[in-house]
Amino acid sequence: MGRRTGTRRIGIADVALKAGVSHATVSRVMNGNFTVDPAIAQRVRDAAAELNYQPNPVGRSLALGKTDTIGIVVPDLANPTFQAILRGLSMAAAQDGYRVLIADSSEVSSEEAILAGEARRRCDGLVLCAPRMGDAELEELAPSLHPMVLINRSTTETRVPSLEVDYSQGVQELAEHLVSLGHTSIAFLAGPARSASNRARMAGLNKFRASNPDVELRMLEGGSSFETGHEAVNEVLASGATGVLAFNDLVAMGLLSGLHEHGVRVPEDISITGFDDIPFARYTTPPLTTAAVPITELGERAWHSLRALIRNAEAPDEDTTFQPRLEIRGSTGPVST
Amino acid sequence: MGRRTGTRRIGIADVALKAGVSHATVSRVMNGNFTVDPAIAQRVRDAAAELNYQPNPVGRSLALGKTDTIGIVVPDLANPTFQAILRGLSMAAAQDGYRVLIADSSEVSSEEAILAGEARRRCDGLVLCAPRMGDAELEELAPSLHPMVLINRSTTETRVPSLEVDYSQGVQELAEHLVSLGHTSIAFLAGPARSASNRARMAGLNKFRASNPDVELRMLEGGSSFETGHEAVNEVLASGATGVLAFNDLVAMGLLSGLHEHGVRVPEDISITGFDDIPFARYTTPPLTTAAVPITELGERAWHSLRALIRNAEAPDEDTTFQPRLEIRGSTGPVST
DNA sequence: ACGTTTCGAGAAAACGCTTTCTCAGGATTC
DNA sequence: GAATCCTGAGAAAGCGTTTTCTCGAAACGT
Repeated sequence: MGRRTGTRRIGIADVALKAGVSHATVSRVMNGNFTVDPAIAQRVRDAAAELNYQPNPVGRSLALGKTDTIGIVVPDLANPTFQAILRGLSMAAAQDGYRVLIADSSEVSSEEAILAGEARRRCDGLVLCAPRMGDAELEELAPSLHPMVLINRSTTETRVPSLEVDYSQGVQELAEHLVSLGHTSIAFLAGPARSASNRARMAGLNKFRASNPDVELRMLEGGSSFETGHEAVNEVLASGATGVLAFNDLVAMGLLSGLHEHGVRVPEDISITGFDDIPFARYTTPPLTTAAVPITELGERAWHSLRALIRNAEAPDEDTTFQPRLEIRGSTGPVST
Repeated sequence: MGRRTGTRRIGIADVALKAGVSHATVSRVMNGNFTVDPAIAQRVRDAAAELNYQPNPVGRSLALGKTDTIGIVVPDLANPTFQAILRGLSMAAAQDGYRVLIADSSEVSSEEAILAGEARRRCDGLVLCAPRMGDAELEELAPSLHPMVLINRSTTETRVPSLEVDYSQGVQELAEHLVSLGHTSIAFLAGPARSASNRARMAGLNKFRASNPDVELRMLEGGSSFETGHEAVNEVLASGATGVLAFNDLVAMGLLSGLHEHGVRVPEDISITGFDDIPFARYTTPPLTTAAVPITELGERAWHSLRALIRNAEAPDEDTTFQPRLEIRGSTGPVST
């Protein structure tokens, strides 16, 4: 913070000197404390304006015990879902005068705990976004990170609110949608094995299987990226499925692209669904049928929960589940006969 | 910072007490100062470990005059370009133990100065990303924000390095590419009027015009989003152009989508180019011909410049211009005869 | 054996602010 | 007119570190 820059930043002392009052009075004026004589207050304000004085936030933070900053830990900043959460969080927090500090764990789950701890110490609160760490570690870490809110993950620690998307329900609805179009051979192109949201989807599909014993449902290994979808095209075609549930929109788009290259028509020859409804989903050709998650709102709600926790460390929000909304577009159609 | 959380965070004093030494000694040990008796150092480390002591970064920041944090101000976090810059910056800074604080001005240029100032005061340095503010204001602000680096903008202040993409060159190459395919009627779907990068493209097109007097080049008003491109479809068709230079990939994709809805074939009926080569560009149908900007690298380089400035406030980097690389894909083709 | 370095660790100042404590001096009361 | 109450502003004590200063004791040299 530029002490090295020869010209020392001007501080409260300079203003006090110039206005001929004490540090304390300057502080009072700057913070709108009304127990100051109007004339003196004006003199202080003039001095501050003339010197272009801006209180040093670090000093304030130390004195006040708060930083007006929150942290967010994401597994991968390249993922549009996390980008959208970050954006929602950042916008909402900004409204209340809070800034956000980002920490990207690059999907390295062992880094998460350290990053989270470091971020938490610099901030007034934390948002942990789809942490990849194990349940035990999360459980152990949770108390030391409070106040914090979890996204797409939960813990038994009662003071930690969870915001979760009902992936199980969403994927079931997508599967039902394919069934309603006459598909009886469906494949699920799975996501990262460690991902909690992938497990939730799996659980949903097991339910679906139970209530649709006549439908053939295959599980294919996959990932969470474009490339995953693109590379899976041969496997998908080999499976003989007429409908494919991709882990998310990114994978679906990769698959779409791969199928296009193979001259396979969507949805005439094969139907594809995504998940998330990222901004690009509606602009693919054909537009992607998907389960829309109000993801920016999720970020916004994360802030509101965190704000409640910060303001009153006692009263946590109850957990919240977001229901995805089926968004039927052009990438699904009646099964070819 | 959790003073309200009944159980006060444990500080250096607790460790000192437990180890039976002074604050100073604990600090020395924690910072790897070797002028401490090994036996005592070990005692301190044990005490610290047992109490799970972690130094308070705010206290450190105040004492050291640095926060190990940098700020980035972007006009719109929803824009993939800025997301990519942020990602590159964040990854690179993390390598050196720095975190990044984000500030989104929501394209409101009057907010930029305030946001930038606030961010700067909390951080050791600043990256100002394609600021929308006027030249005069930028010029005036620059000294107070140092150390800072500019992206896609420049200033006469010599201590402020600029990292710029050569949009002028890129758009010329795209135009030449269309010409080489036989197009003689070209339209430019422009970006936001205030955007410096739009002005650069305009300048490039003027050069192009000068060296290609036989080519008809129309300017159409636009913007920087999907929607812009989507809405421009009628105007584009009305222009009669056989080749369209979209402001960026987003606009191109919106246009692509709109043309598809109108049953206009790309590239058979009309050729489209984007700009930036965002990750999705290669996955549209047809894949987008565009000018690839190494945007994540740009963020990375921004950190390197800023790091140099932070480490030695004297020696600024020279400015750097990034040359876009023509990425020819399926959205451009020979003019229909 | 005595004076002079060197070494290691504690005391205290600094960082820049907020806030409690304290105490003049003017206003109020009887 | 003296005792009491406000009011407003300065002095000083934090907040949690780092770092300079200081000083006793041990090590060294003669």
